[in-house]
Amino acid sequence: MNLKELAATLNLSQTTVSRALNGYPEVREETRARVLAAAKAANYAPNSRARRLATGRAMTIGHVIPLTGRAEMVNPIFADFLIGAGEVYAREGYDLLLSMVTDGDSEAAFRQIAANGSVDGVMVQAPQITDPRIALLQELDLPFLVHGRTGDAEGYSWLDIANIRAFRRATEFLLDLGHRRIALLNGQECFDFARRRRQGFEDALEARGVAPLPHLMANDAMTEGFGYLSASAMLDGPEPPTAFLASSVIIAIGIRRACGERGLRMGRDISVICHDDELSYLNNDVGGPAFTATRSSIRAAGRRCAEILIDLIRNPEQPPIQELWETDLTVGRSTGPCPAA
Amino acid sequence: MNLKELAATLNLSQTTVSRALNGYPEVREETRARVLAAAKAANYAPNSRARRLATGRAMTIGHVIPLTGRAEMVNPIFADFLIGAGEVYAREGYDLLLSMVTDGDSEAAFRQIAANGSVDGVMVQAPQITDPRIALLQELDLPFLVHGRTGDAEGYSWLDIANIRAFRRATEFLLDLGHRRIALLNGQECFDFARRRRQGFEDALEARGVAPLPHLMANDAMTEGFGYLSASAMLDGPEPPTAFLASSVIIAIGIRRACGERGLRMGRDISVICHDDELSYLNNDVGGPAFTATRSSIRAAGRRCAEILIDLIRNPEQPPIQELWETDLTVGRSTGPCPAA
DNA sequence: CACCGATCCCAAAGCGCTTTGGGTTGGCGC
DNA sequence: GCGCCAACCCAAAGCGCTTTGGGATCGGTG
Repeated sequence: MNLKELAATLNLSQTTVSRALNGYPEVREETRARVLAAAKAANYAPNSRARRLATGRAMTIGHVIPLTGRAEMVNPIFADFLIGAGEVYAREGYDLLLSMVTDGDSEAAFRQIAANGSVDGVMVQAPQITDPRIALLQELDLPFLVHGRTGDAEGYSWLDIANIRAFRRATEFLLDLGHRRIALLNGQECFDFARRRRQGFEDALEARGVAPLPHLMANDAMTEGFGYLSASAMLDGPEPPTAFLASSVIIAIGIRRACGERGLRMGRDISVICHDDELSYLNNDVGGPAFTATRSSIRAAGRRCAEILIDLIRNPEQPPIQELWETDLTVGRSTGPCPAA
Repeated sequence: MNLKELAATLNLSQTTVSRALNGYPEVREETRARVLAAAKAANYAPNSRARRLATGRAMTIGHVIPLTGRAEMVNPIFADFLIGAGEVYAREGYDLLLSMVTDGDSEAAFRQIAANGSVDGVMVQAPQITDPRIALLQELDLPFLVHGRTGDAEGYSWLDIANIRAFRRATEFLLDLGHRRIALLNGQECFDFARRRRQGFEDALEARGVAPLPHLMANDAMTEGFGYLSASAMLDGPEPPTAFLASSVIIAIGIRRACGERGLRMGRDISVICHDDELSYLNNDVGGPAFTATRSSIRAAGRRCAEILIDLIRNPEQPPIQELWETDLTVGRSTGPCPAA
């Protein structure tokens, strides 16, 4: 069933039927009702391909996920982000186009997307310190929103959390408990967020005159295995840490495993703080907060990012929108005073 | 830049340019080369909206993710599945359209998708015991592939793992170690896979004349919190289990936490087996397999599912394709002989 | 009564591509 | 020289929708 046929059965023109369906005022309410009823009865829905061609709008937003060779670090994070964003897209009538591109083909992918007009805008996640995507998208004149930020963070729209403050605060929390040998298990430092987190960590140490210990700092894809191996090595090595600061709950779970194997009780023998993205399947609050954590809902971020991006698409001429979210600090059972040496 | 303009600069007709670009034989190789060069120089890519309308193919595959109110149980799983499928789609020139629908709107969503022709086929994940989606998609005559299966599993295409055998095998493994009080922490039993897993578990017990203990069986969304809470309650209750069988690594991580808090060492005081989907960020092999586990790569499943679905779309008249994958059993450090009572 | 502005509706022109159904050329066999 | 087949190329007709630019109709006004 297409518009033409539907119009024929109604003895109306395509124009009128189209207008009736799309809520234009030039059609009598009685006629509109008749059209809507017929459309529903015939199970008619306008062909989206035709509509997109005619309107010039794709009504689609692209999420381009770079698959970095060895580990898809965004993986656990991006699922919840996607769900949040997807809720908003659905509500606003946008489709979500997901592209996986192997790292390096990223530029070609964006050019392709821009040239063939399959999306109205794109979401950029996990920007790296020097990230060519932003300049490229500006050049291509494609609306985009960055989750995170990088460079001077000016001239484009982004939503980010206050990583530096979050990690400074977390570090101070540990310092206040008397910890001095604090380990940082961070995400890969090619990413802007990881750099900021380290900076927050180092700022706090420096403010208290505590020297950061290179052998207690590691960064890599935020997997459970990374947390486990790094924590194991540090705990078994010389000058083991009395506390850990981790960039993700997943890393913290690896740390917990390493501690468990060594008979160390979290919150007593060893302290752990992590950043909690509030992943749905790793809820930190069940049974009272397990980890002391800085937290910010990644799903809420996804929702808000989607809203902003849609706004950007609808009003292309507005100035950049930038939002910085503060994190909460939840005190859980994983931290305690530094045991006397 | 569009086809018309490109054709004009080349002094060729749109027809010829289109054919040259799409690899049709009616055009001289020299001409084709000239066209390709010009297209590249002008950074031309055919407008996908127009192409889709003209060809009648959407070149898009839909993944419809139901958001069940309280917990998006597929969440941790579906991300890796998506990545696997996405790789194949990208390779084959298909786009991936992701729809989040709140449970219950599912039927309307499928009807909409079918009527407006935005996808050529859909992927169905996590089928429930009685799942209306399959009959609906058959009625709508939309190609689809089910990851998992349900009902009589006939008349439609699916790819599934041998859940019954996997869980029977895992249970036997524990029985062979002398365990008799084995707990099952399963996914929600509205899902077919969870029912099959329980059946495998019960089959193994029955074959050895061991009665299943209702107070040692629980099922819910497969979160860390569920694993933690259930395991805690069982361990603190009467007749505590000596071993756990869990439907997901994530549940097992919760069990590990509960054990850790109680000073129970996995593999010695308590045994844990789980099913491992080989989630990228929860690699069980780092530092030697932590959990004894039945395993099957969810990402590989995503890849294969995508291949099958594309095959189904390209050859609609073929008989259903059905694949059953066996799982591996990896012995890790989380299991050991049942401690003497 | 002529005129005018609302109100309701329509025919037809795109949107940018693919594809049908030829047309033109040149070379070859007879 | 004629006919015929390849090899190349083209004009134009869609694909199914939106949107432009009017054309009727009708009640109210001066």
